[in-house]
This record gives sequence, C-alpha cells and structure tokens, in this order.
Amino acid sequence: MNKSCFDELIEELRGKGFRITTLRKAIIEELDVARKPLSAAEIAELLKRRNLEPHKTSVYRELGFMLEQGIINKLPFGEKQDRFEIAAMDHHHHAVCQSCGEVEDIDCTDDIRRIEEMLGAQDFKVNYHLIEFFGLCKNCR
Amino acid sequence: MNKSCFDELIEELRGKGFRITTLRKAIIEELDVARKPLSAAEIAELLKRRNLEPHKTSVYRELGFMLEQGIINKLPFGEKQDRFEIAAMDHHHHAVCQSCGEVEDIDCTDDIRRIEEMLGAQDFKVNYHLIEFFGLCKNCR
DNA sequence: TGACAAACGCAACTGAGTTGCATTAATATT
DNA sequence: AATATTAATGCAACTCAGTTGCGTTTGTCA
Ligand SMILES: [Mn+2]
Ligand SMILES: [Mn+2]
Ligand SMILES: [Zn+2]
Ligand SMILES: [Zn+2]
Repeated sequence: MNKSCFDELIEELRGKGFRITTLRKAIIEELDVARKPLSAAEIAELLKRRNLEPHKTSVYRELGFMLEQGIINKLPFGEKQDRFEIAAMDHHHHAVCQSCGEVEDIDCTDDIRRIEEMLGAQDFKVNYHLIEFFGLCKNCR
Repeated sequence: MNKSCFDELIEELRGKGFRITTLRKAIIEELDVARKPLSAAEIAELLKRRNLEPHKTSVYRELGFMLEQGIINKLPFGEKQDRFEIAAMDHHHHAVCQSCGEVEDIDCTDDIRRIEEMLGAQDFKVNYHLIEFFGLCKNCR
C-alpha cells in the first residue's frame, strides 16, 4: 500500500512556478486515489462526479503536461485508449483482470533484470520495457 | 532462424475452403519474409513494391481475417498503429531498436514463467501477457 | 463456361487524440 | 484590493488509424 503523494506533487509544481488550477488538482487527486492506470475518458468521468466538466482538450493537455513533468507515466495496455498512472511509486507492472478490470500492481524486478542482463550481453541497451499481464483475478475466475 | 511457413499457411487456408487471392498470398509472404512485426501501413508499402495497391480496407480486413484464423498475432508496441506478426513461431518477445527500428526476437520463457507462477500463487489466472523491450541495438548505440 | 459466395473497392463514418486561436483565471505586482 | 501578466482553458476544426455498409469483382467449383 503506497502512500498518497498529492501534497508532494502539488508542492513540486508550485515550486517550479506552475499554476495550481482546479483541474490540475482534481486530476492529480483522482490518479492518486485510484492508484491504478486510468484512461482519459475514465478521468473525465471521475471529474464529472465532482461537477467538473473540462473540455477533453484540457484533460489531454493536462495529461501531456504531467507526462512532461514526469508526474505520471503513460502505459499502453493494448487497448484503444492510453492509460495513465502516478509515477511516484516504485517501478512495477500490472496484472489486469479482463472481467472486472481490477488492476494488481506486481513487482517482478528481479526476473526482468535477468532478461535485461541477457540483452545487455547481446549489446542491446534497454531504455524501457512494456510488461503487463492479463487474465482473471481471484474474484472473477 | 525460423523457417518459412508460407506454404503450410496457404495449404491450411485452402484446406479450410478459403480462397487464395493475390492479396492474401502477398500479405502472408511479406509477413513471412519480414519475420518481424509490421504495421498495416508498412505492409501496404511493401505491397506497393510488388505493384499491388489494395484499398486500406482490404488490408485491414485481411489482417482481421488472419487474426481470426490464428495465422497472425496483433502486438501493441505502444505506438499509434498496431503491429502484426506471423503466429507460427515459438512464443517469444522483442527487443525493438528505437533508432533503426530493428527488432530482435527474444526468448525469455523461463523468466516469465517464474512471474506467472507467482501470480498463480496469488490466485490470478494469466491468459496472456504483453512483454517488449525498447532501446538501442548494437549497431545504433 | 457459368453460378455463387468470398473477397474487394469505395465512400462515408468513428473515436482517440491534436492544433490554432481567442478567452479566462491563477499568481505576482502595485 | 485593483491591475498586469501569461499559463491554462474552451472551442472548432482537424488528423489519423481503423471500421462499416453496400455494390462490384473474382476465385472456385460444378
Ligand atoms: Mn500500478
Ligand atoms: Mn517476433
Ligand atoms: Zn476480476
Ligand atoms: Zn538499431
């Protein structure tokens, strides 16, 4: 259970001279509370429940901004929409339930390191990797 | 070095009663020769060099058909376009060069199995996984 | 060689994400 | 508190990958 990072992120942005807008706070908070990768449409839906209805352009621009600032990561799950997750947690991957959509964080650093060492030995320099598992969670199987 | 599977695939389709059209043959052959994941646009470009200029609808429909038949797999690399690869090779993953686009097949079955066993122990039943590495190949680093 | 359905081409559409530009609002300054 | 500055926003129009409906062509087989 990773702790909230809302306050730290807000302070980081304020410190860099960026404005703390209603939308910015709300998106960071939703991502922080969700603690799992959300699509732009899912974020928009969550914002609606707070009576915020920003234009989709603003949501995408804010997500783009947060990516630039390294606050979030973009995770392609092989769906049509991209998904976004708070970056301020230890590097990890996911087990995604195809039935209920639940997402479990998984740590497989050691196993991945082994693969990347093998690639390194073949003179391939890994910059990043895409590693996600899909199936059925314990509630849905 | 995996051997060609063009003839087997054509016979399999003929046996199932599907027609062997110019486009169908050409797409299978391009994927078979390329031996790496190709996007629909890349396939269209390769077809042009054979003086075939099918409508993009036909390319997408043919790729859809081949997916249904299990002849190819769709691999989301986190790019805008999907990529497609002949399925008739042993299950594997890729090291993709971000500079020259070269793709190396990699076998990391043992390491992945370890992760999936861990997930199984947590009662998560893995159906499939998405595992690709991105970086610089030995020629580009 | 002709009949038939699978495959094809075309036009129009969809849906996620982007761009240019005018307007609004968060912050700094007075 | 009022004002100036410009980052952030809203809107309309766009892009681009992929899809759909439908009429036409063509591979296969009798
Ligand atoms: Mn996560
Ligand atoms: Mn491959
Ligand atoms: Zn589930
Ligand atoms: Zn390279």
